[in-house]
Amino acid sequence: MTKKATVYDVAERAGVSIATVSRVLRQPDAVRPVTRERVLDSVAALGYVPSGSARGLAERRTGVLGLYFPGFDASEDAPVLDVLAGDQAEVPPFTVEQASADAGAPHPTMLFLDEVLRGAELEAWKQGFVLMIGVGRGDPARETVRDIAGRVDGLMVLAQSVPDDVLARLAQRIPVVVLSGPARGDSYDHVTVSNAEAMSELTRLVLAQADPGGLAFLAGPEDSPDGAQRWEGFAAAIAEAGIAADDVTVLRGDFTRASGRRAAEELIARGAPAALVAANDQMALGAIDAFRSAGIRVPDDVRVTGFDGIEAAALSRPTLTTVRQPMIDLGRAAVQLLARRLEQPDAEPMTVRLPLQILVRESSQRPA
Amino acid sequence: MTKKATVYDVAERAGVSIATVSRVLRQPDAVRPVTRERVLDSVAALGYVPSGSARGLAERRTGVLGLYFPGFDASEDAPVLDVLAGDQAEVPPFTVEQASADAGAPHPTMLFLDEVLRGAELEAWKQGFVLMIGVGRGDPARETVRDIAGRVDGLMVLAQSVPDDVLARLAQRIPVVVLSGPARGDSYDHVTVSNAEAMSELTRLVLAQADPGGLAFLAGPEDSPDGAQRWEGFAAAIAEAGIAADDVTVLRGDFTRASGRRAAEELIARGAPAALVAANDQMALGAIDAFRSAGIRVPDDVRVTGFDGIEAAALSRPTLTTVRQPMIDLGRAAVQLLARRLEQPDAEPMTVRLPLQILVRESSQRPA
DNA sequence: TTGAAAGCGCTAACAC
DNA sequence: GTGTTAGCGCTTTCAA
Repeated sequence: MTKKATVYDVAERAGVSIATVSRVLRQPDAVRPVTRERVLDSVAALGYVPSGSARGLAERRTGVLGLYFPGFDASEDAPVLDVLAGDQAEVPPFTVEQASADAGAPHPTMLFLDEVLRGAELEAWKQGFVLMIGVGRGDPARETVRDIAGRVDGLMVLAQSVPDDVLARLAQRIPVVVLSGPARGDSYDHVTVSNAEAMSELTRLVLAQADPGGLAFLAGPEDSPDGAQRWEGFAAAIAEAGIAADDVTVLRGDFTRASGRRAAEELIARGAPAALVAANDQMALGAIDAFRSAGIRVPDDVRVTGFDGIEAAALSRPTLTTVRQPMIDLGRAAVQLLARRLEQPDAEPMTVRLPLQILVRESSQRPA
Repeated sequence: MTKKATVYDVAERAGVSIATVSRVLRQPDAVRPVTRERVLDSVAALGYVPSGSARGLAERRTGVLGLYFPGFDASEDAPVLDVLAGDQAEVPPFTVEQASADAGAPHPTMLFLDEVLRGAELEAWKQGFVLMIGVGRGDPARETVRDIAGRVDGLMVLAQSVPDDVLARLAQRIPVVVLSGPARGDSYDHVTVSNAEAMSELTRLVLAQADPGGLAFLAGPEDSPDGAQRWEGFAAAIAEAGIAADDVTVLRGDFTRASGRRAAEELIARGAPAALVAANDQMALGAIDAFRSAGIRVPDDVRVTGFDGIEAAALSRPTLTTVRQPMIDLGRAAVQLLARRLEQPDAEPMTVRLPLQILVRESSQRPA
């Protein structure tokens, strides 16, 4: 690593002024071909890479968009790893384990975010931006967010991942887009999905296949806005079908596979229903496990549906009927909203609602 | 969005100099408490967020690390999405599909990178850095990579994702760490895994379970360095076991599930082997499909192993014996190497070799 | 077509 | 403890 070359170095070596160097890089046509070549040679020879900071400062825009996520993987207390300590020669090339199926699977929300990120990245590229990501960890999420906010032209945050007051302050400085979560009447741009409507439709599909008398709903934790919306959608659908709320068994889980298993066991104890609508895939899969253990067949004896469209839902036996979030498009839409607001800072706040995809698979269909 | 506040605004409102404002933010103890409070009030009132560009320029370091990946998801020709065109009211809240199991699954390499990214993010946070990501797309990968290089203090790149000459030039400006891939004798820091050794060990395990006479290897595409290393590891193990190369059937696939299926069909035509060692999970799973279709049981009739540790391998029936990449740790190690070099620019280039995890599951074990 | 020079917003000596 | 001031490396008028 030689000393970093600057415009001055390039200019001197090419025998021109720094202004010309800058022009060659930003508006090549405004420079005479001979001069341009000379400058480019100099750039190559010196291994010159323009400083993003200087550019950002001078242009008053960085060309970077930020994406802020909450940390879901308990990463604060991840095992220590220190590749610099100790002797590399002592590291074994491999370890052997009799492995259970689900060792170290990532948190589902992480998988969700991975795809959102991919969509954002794609669109950012199309629009000529680079992406900076930050993950919230521990208390001072406030720190990280602001740290990022200072370096970007616009910021995307997952709903509820940033305290309202912090978000409000940041929005004072740069455009903010809120991802997913309920579209509140605030002043940010939003991109969301129609949780409730999709759950209503899914419920209708289930009702068309199941004996209404034996319907059960497995709700998420009380503090989950998504969970709440899904419940609302379900409730609306049964009301519409003329089913009394009392005729439906409602249990509450915490979105984990284990809680789904427990709920199913309780249902079995009460007499298994004809259909179980779960507020997410994990719980649905757990329930299917429990049903199977009890000798109850899915979908023959009980129809089951999930929500989210995680990969395991596609690979399970039976394959799980579910609703898939348009994750890639969530990310892309967020970037589009940001790009728009960067161009029109004073446009009305906008909420984009993306369609969900109901995936009808084996678990919800009564055999012919 | 009011006009962005600067140090000058904050200073003026607090009745101090800009130096004091800067101090309050960077070394609070060097400022008298009263003054400090006054400044902080001003900061809050104005919604002041320091400019990363200005800071980066003045400090001559950005506090950002870059991560550059090749684009694997054919994203260039992703379907058009334009949330700004057309009327939002016309967007349906959902769509319904009779869904096959594997609609729109992400490219396995993407899943790999997602986890590497997560590890890098975690470690970056621990070390007080922020992460910037860039994905190579289309021809001018050179563009993107340089774009990023100009904005970061250090850069991590996936092996082979950046042309050698470009990488060499960037390394002239900032520290570079190469992720995965063969550790060449070049001047970068590397973090890799022991592909060959792990494959040797896996092969030994298989040999302990299978009739050596009927061994088959399903290789990856010729141009894959990983594939090559895995082949070497396999070859070494059979040589060590005194098995003649001619006694092993070697087929070549392209890492896809379909190619695994085809290979298995060919094997079946020639008379199924006692064991099939595949160079990755996808092909192994495809092969299992084909065996099942032909009424050949795994692991009873044929033992099968994969490589990579993708999620589908854990969920398949039978569960697939495989080798899992330490993806999180790859990301973390890369950041650690970068942090080290930032502190000691002239230290010897270092290669960190991370252990692979051999996951012994159902597909490779002859029933008792 | 090219050069000179004024910032962009911040940090860090160095004075006071 | 606090203020003054000189850069950091680049873009961009404005002149020449």
